[in-house]
Amino acid sequence: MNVFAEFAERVRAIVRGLDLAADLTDADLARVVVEPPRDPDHGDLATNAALVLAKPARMKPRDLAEKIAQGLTADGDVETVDVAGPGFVNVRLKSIYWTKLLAQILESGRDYGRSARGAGVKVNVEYVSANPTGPMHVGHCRGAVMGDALASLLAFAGFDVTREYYINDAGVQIDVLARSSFLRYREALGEEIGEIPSGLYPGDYLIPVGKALADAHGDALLKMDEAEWLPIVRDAAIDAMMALIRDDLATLNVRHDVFFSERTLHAREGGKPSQIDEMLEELRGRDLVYEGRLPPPKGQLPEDWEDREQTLFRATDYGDDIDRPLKKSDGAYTYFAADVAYFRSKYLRGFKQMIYVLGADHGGYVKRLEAVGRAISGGDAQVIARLCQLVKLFRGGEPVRMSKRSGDFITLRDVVEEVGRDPVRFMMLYRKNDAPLDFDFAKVTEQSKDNPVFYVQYAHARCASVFRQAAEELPGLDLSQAGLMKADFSLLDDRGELDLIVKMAEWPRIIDSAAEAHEPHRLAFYLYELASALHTHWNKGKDLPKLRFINAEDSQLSLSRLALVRSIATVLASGLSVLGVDAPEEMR
RNA sequence: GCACCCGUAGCUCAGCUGGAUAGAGCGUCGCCCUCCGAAGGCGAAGGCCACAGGUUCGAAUCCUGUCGGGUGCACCA
Repeated sequence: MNVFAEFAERVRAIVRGLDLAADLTDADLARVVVEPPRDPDHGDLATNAALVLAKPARMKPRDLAEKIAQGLTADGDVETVDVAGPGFVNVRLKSIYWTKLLAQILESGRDYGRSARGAGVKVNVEYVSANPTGPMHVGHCRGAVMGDALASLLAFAGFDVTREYYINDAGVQIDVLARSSFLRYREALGEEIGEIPSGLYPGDYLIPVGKALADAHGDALLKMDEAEWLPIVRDAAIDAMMALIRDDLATLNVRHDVFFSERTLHAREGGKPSQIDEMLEELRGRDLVYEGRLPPPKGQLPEDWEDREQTLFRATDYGDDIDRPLKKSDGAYTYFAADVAYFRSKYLRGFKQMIYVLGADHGGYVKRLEAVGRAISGGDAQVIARLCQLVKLFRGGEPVRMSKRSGDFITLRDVVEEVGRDPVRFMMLYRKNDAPLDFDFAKVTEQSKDNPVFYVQYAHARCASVFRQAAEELPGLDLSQAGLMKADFSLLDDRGELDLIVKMAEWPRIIDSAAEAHEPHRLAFYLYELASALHTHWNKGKDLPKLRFINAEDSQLSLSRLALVRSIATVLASGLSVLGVDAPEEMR
């Protein structure tokens, strides 16, 4: 039901039917694109076919364009065709084609735009993956929303999506968390703990963890050695932090299917090798691991740099800048080793695309991840990393300062509670992920045209309002789905009305291209444009009452226009739902 | 020093994977608002797409170099 894809096929069929001097390959034909023309006055559709095929066909672009134009003229859905510029073929479709499309959109409802492009390919989208040592802070918002929306988008585009969170619960910072919690435990038992020592987490959020430990264990843990209580406290603390994080994410409507624990990669249950052990053995078997020395880093040399023999993965064989250590100086596995094993786990679970939504500060990590992907899967699975740039916070134009030292950083929850979930989500997506983003607390809650969140949601509410109005003014009309389907769509002959349908025709195309580029922001921009088109048409009705959706003298015309309004509302709601943003019925 | 990302209107940003006269919002200027929802509407001005080369029918988009901004750079997470 992608109009552009459909006509691209028709154009290819026309070209195949031409008696050309030279044969065209499928690769040539694949370059044929049908898209909306830059200037709507040029028509509804434009194709570059003559331009891309001129050379392989050994023809002049304009001559080939003329032949293609002739073929298109014979198409029953085509109103006019003309050749323009260097050889573009512009097509204007009959309005009946568009009104038929409207009927299809109406019938598909929320499934309109859903695509089979993904063909059920298994995709793993990993996002957030914040350390479980405290609540989410505002810096996590963007990655969380981006990952969540990207996952929804890919699912809508026909991929088999798993949303995953990697819990970094194996490092030393987890022991710090455990010791910090133990302190709070002693506090809960009545001990005066005074100032939290530096090196431990000072946040109040560990107080309940201490209380829970006291409730569960009494003073039993006090009598143990650290080696004994540490695992107990650690498990409790991690569970508590993950519960906290899940709650935080829930306020943003962000969810995951799988929470994958790094510790499970290290675990050697019953004396069996761990998943990292297995990974290392596999890589050794393929001669991808060696003992060797690394050149010292260029530029400023770290103070504690020591030249020593290390266990290294041949990352340079797969495009990385340097071979990467798998073991630390104390013999334990590096974080990177766990990451290799983690990728391997994803691969063994059958995923073909591993998407990593990361903060921009992890940019240096991408090459080694891609190297891991190629090495482990042999090219069978693909690493796709998307980096999210920094978010700068403003309040009424003034930058919001955050002092990390005092620990009073702004949490994700703070932001959501202040401005609401929808503005946070929409604004995080109303920017390309690799562009920095300014987030102004005052602007995103403003109820005006200047605020894109409001503008798009208002468009949906306005549609709903029209229906409320219609029910009052034309009580006899059947406004149900079935009733609207019976409307005479051919009554929609105003150019503005057709333009709205043409705009909706782009939706499936936007879904496919956004999914392919892994760029959910394209949906946000499209929704803004669709909202804008609706508002514009609405405003014409102010000057020209005959264009208004509801016309008390002509219930049949009203019905067909209401069908148009309903389908616009549906596309808006559908798009917003992929982005995880509500589509309100009213905004009074 | 090296790697990655970015550089588009006064400001904040799009630009559909190489197409036509480069778009939107804000700001500025002009006109309009007793009318289905004016928490507005219509219009105008505003550009060497950082710079210099290259690739080709055609480049903001791809390649090389320069300049400017951001991020990262053994073992840590």
